[in-house]
Amino acid sequence: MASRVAATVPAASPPWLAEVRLPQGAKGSAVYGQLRRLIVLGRLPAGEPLVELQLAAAVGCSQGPVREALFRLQEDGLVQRAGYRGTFVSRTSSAEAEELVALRCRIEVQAARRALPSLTPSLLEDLATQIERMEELARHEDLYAMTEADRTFHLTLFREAGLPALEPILERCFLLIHRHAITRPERRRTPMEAASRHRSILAALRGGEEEAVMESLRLHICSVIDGASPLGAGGGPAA
Amino acid sequence: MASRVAATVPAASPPWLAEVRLPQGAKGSAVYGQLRRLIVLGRLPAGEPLVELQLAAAVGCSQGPVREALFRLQEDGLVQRAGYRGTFVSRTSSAEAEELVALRCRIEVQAARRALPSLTPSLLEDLATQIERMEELARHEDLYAMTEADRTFHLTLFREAGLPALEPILERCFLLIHRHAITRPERRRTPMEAASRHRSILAALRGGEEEAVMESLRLHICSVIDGASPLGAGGGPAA
DNA sequence: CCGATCATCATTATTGATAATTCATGGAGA
DNA sequence: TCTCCATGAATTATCAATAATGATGATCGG
Repeated sequence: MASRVAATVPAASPPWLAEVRLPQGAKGSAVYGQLRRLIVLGRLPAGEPLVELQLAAAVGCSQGPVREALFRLQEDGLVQRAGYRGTFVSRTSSAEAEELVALRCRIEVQAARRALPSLTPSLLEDLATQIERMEELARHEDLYAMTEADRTFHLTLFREAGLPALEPILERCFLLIHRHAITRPERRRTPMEAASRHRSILAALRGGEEEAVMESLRLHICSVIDGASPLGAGGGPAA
Repeated sequence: MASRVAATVPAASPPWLAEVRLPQGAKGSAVYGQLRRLIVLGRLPAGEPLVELQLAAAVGCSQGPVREALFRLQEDGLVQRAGYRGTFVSRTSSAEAEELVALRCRIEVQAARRALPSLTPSLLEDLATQIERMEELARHEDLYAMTEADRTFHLTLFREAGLPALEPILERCFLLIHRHAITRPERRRTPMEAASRHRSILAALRGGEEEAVMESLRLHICSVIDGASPLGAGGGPAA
């Protein structure tokens, strides 16, 4: 966005200009982001009721944006809305989490294969930068920011495949998997371990060998949840 | 101010606008259903702009429900909303359709495996009834109603698996696949053929053999799209 | 003639107020 | 005591109107 502003304002473009624009008019997305964060982190327990007007008062906006945010959360699978009865934080199950991991694995591995021929050095550099950012966040133990950085990394690679219709599905998988991993941290890996897995993916991408890329992705994705097997037992159309 | 509304509605009303008129009652979901139908059937071509106030005027409700419907359509991947710039019918690609078929296959096959132990005779009868309904619709050549009946059939089976978090993903796959199949009917099977495939699924379910069930599901699902071979050309996580 | 600046317009985003729906509670009657 | 119905509170759903935003084309200075 900054580039387009710079294009339309060729005159001065003072550096402070970017900071002037604050959350004006983005109330809806802000509410959505905050609620999503609280749910993924487990601060809002499953079954918790979310009242539209109550949230609106708390946030300082009207019912409309809150309503919109709750709707998006429902599409994410994080809340359930029941007619005129109310909105509640949804419940999770390990079985679903495992299946979601398998789906995510399938989507990302296929996307990586499609993206492999069109990878550019600049993209690889971009990915490397994101890994560094992730490690930085890992040092600060900012769990939620890490999940976002992780999502960004994987989405950056995924987008190269040119399958935009699958992106919302993948995002959904990210959200629910991360939520499950955070709220049930039975034997989770350390954040730094996760970052190192990304490095091996990047190395495989640099190498350019299809099999190595797919295998590193599989390993990394399945490592998020304990129960998920790397083989994706009995799944796809592949006989 | 009616004059202001009239001023904002372009004089050139698209030909499909008359079809969004709906009976009465629950406006919000009705608008969503109508628009979804028109898009899946291809009456609304890709790239077509959808203006909230224009739709509201055509349907006879306010902007809110229409807005909500457009949001749901975006989550379904049928439209794209761009900031303050407008809403447009999304575009499809065969590559995405093939990948969606693979995903759907994976989800349903896994779900069927989970559901197999808990199948009841009444559920099987229910499925049989739905097949008959589908054949009835096939005789009337009501394509969209058939897609809905097909969805109902598969969802009925899927729900037995007890993986509610995956249901929206599956619905998404249904919608986009059906849309692609209808709007690009290059070498589609006849509706009756599709119904017979369901019969073979039901027979396999009655038999209770896991492999037979999974295989019949695979065949049926992959037959929806031409490009998707049962072998998973460019397909499965299995290399 | 070309590019930057500005006004205009179509459109979405938000607001405040009102209607519709559901659920629980309490009281009347058998 | 138990059942059933009215009633009220709580909540979502809808509406009409206003504000904010980004694109488009006109205007003005080089």
